[in-house]
Amino acid sequence: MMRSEDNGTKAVAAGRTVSMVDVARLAGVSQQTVSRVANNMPNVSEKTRKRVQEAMDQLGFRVSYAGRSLRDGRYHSVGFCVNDITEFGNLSMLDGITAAARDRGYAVTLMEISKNQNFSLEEATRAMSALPVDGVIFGMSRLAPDFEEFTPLAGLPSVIVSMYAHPRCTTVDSDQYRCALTLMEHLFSYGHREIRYVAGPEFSVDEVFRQAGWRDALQERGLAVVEPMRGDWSANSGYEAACQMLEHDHDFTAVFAANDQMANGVICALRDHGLRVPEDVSVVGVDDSLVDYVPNCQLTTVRFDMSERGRTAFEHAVPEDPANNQVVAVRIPGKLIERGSVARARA
Amino acid sequence: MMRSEDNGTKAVAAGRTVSMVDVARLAGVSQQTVSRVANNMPNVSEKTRKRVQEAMDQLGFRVSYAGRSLRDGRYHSVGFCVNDITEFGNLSMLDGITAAARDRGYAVTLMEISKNQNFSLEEATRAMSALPVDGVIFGMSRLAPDFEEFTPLAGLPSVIVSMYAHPRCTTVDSDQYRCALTLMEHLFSYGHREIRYVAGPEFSVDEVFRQAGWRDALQERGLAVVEPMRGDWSANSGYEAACQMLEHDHDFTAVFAANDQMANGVICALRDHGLRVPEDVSVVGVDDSLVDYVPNCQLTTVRFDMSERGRTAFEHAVPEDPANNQVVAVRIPGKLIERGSVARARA
DNA sequence: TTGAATAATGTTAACGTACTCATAAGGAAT
DNA sequence: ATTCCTTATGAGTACGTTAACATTATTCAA
Repeated sequence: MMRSEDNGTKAVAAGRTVSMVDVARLAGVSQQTVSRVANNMPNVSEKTRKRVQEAMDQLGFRVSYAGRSLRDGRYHSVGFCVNDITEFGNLSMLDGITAAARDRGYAVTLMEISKNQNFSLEEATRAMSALPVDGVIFGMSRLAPDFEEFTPLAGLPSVIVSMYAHPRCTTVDSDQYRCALTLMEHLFSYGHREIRYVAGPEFSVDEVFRQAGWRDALQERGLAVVEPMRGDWSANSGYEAACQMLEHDHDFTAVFAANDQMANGVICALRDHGLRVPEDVSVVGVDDSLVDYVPNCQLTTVRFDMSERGRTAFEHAVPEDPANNQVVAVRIPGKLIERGSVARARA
Repeated sequence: MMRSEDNGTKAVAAGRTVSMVDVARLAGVSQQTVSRVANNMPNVSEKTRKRVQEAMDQLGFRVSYAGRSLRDGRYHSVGFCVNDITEFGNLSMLDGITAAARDRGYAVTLMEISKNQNFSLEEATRAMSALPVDGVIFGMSRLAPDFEEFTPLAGLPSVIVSMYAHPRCTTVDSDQYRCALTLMEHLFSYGHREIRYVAGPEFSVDEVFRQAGWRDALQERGLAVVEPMRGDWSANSGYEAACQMLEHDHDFTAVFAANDQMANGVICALRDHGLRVPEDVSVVGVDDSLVDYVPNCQLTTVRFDMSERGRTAFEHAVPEDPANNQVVAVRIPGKLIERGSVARARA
């Protein structure tokens, strides 16, 4: 099929998109004037504006993202790089990022790399830098092997979602350590001294910091630290962990599960063993993820404002305020949600 | 700060990115040769390749997405447009899309528009067409007001996630209607005749089709259709619905909840009213979303292969096989997951 | 030693946009 | 009428890339 150049009113040949030059030819103006109309610039007469608008509609013109980006060096999009987008943390993060992006007229470019495996930040950076993004957020539920050596690419503002601070890169995270301390304080205030922990999977950074909070709180008070059972975040694994625990340990008055799903499993296991919650044993979790799934949810937990976490990460990855260009470590505190799963410790 | 042009080894001025020309100057080759190295083309001597590579590393070069896209007219990215990314359907969809995208070396460009409100497809198309995407998937949990009139933009392959077929646009969805029929068949086979439905929110298209399946199945057999209670997808709303139902209706032997979360609420409500599940009342749901949240999950449900749905949508939005350019309506069947919440109907 | 074939490298053009600057047209003030 | 300003429009350019084509260097056989 030949391109028809003879007549401006003819449709443009297949395979090429409609450019401003095509519109200009049809409207009988310069390409620059089309640009002005497309961007709602002033200094275009009404008559001309209308004519150009009609030509645009007739040809189905839309500005080329590539052309515009090449011209002004920015993409108006933020990158989000994750192992696995279905993980609770990444997902809730995504929600906040997209909300912040929408408010600023940005899109979100998402990339999932190497599911079920750690990724190196270097590899991730290389992949992301080939994408149309002005800044990047790395959502890392696992610790990157090259975390310490990593240096962000010049010209590509980067934010790592991580509890570990980084000397050369801004980090943002919900405060996984402090949330554990908060829960422990809460349990202490109800007289609990024998508090067990049900751990999440080893590879998870969140798990590491939640456990550290539990451990430090006990040790600071000189209380017994019983090595925890480990689950995989699922309710079933929490159930199993509690059952195993009960085989040889009946001294505890409270259980701190590393997330709500496992906490729910713990509660069910305790009840199946004839123990009442909270009268006999108190249980707490983290995330506040149960309410939509379990009716009349009674679990005391910590909720993180995910929207805020996403917004914060966004604002540092694509700073509007130049002050946000500096390397900082932002830790966003969670909020204790008191429900009915904590009572005074039995004597 | 002035740009320093005098010496190829000097770093490039701030504000400009490092281009192939910069690399070429430093390596003492043509810009085209840099391009060849960057793209791993053959016909470059080892010596040259190495020299160019070093220059690239030294300057921190990375190919410009804008330049490349402008040049070859494609973005290698697929757009995903949703009301609210946190909705179960959109989320599970996203998982499949990102997986498919990764396999083909594509990124996913996500855009959330007008949370909590219907969006018109025209508006959505306009927004998406300004983004770096080769094709678009519209994830619509609500029906667009201009669904019928809509015509996809030429040159922007579009896929709507919808149970309603469209004359000019490919639609892909899990078969929400058939899943209901499947569940009803299952209940019928266990001797159930009085089957109630707990509905999801009115605005949801999924709800409409699931309810239609329930209704048609009953009517086809001439069985009683008791107008359903309506929930909002949450477990609590399912609990409430079941409680209200039990105030004036004790004739049913089975409850079909529009999703698993509500089904869980229904089960709890029944038990709180002294009814056994499944001995007295059978309960089924849809989505298979409970397993991670509830230990020892016994709910019989229908599971959709979300990954497949995402893959299918992706393949039609960014067709590799030209045969997929045609307008089709793909409905992906769910799979019955039999657990312990269905038993023979009591006499 | 020449010629032909092959490999390596360079040159040019085009993709679509928006900035800068130049020009033209229209009024208003002198 | 001339000057000066304002407003509308156009011309030229640069952004970074790759395909197509053109050129030069190298190898090998006759």
